[in-house]
Amino acid sequence: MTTYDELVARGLIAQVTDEDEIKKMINEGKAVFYIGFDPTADSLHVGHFMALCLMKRLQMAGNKPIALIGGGTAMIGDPSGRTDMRQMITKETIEHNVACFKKQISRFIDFSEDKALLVNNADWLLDLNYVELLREVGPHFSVNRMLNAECYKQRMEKGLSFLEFNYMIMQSFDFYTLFRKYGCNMQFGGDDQWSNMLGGTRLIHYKLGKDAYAMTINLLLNSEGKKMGKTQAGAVWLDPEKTSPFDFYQYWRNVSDDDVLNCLRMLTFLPLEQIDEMARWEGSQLNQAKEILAYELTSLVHGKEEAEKAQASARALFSSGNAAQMPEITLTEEDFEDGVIGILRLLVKAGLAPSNGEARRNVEQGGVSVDGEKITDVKAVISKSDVEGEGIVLKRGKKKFIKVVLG
RNA sequence: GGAUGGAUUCCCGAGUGGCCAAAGGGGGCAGACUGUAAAUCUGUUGGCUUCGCCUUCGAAGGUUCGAAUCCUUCUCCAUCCA
Repeated sequence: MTTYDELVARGLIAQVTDEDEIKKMINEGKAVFYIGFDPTADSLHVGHFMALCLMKRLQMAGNKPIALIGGGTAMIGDPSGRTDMRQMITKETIEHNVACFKKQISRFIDFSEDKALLVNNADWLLDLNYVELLREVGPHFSVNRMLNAECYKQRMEKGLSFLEFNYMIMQSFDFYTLFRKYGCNMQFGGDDQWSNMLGGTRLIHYKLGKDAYAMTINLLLNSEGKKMGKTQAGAVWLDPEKTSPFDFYQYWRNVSDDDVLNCLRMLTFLPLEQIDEMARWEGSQLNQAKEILAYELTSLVHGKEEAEKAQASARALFSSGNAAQMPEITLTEEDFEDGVIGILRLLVKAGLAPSNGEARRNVEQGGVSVDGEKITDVKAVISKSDVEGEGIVLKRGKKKFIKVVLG
């Protein structure tokens, strides 16, 4: 199976500008392509991960990837796929984020021996001269056409600022710059980037009379059509400090039946035959597929060791309700009053409940237990001697556990 | 710059002087059922030292015994005109 066919079979490809040409180039390993990542947070998330996987797949096929960090475009803010304006980020924050992104990207992509490039568009965007830029690229952008682009259309009702309106031009300018500097002739990205990417190919065509190509990958959506990789608490981050390997594992362990196979195809490097095999599994057997998915992804992102740890704790936790590897909280002397701590306070302290009231509700509704014993009284207390030694396992709901020990 | 409409809790959205911590829906959380899934059903959903108290309806002032609701100024947004 060719590289391109595999991408299709995995359901990754959404739109392409010239299928025959793109197919030929990436199958022969001749493409120089770029994918942009705007540093709007201090860690990459699952959406980025998909793009990185694509990058890796293509790199393995001999193509040359350019990872572009949008230190310049993050100053503008991409309006695509948003219903409201992004909050402006300060320069300092962006710089910090750029550093974080660089670190994480280097873990996935091999940059040795010129096999890949890492660039930052702040290097050329920040020094642009307004009037010069307008004269250089302005004539090639039709406002009418831009306003018709899907990404702006969505914003016509809620309002679109001139700042954001220019995002497409910046991204197009990136492609144009990379084309000239590095012979980069393809751009890949999420499907919401389609119009921005087309802007670039068009600009290259007008300015240089050359052909450049664009391809988008499907966004990772669940069966309800919502973007995956988000929880109530926010995004699922790749940074272990922001989303622990255990939580990361659990996120994938808990995807719904309808989404497992899709995730396996789109996010893992498991052979397609093996995944097709799992497609025949039914009912509770699918649980195994989820375990495989969770393990594979945790392993890719955090390494084999962490993946095994996460898997072991999850198994132990859900079968026996106890595990060595489990999030832990250490209490100190000051946390106790007369040698005891109230259950509500403990829940908040342990981060299992955001507020006292929430903790109270959880107890009242029978969702809290200590070492397997349901707590029914909101005035219940835990004494210091209970916590000493092995510590206790505090549980809220079905899936939130934490071990409480004495420091 | 002008005219008009608008800003309500996590989101959408009702409320136009006391019965308002604020209808309804979505989402979230907990419980039941299950397979750590989905669907369904039940409860719950501002904070706290919880029979009570405190803070919240864009911001700041004011009227009033009493304001999300009335008045003044300001900020922001949308639509139409320039």
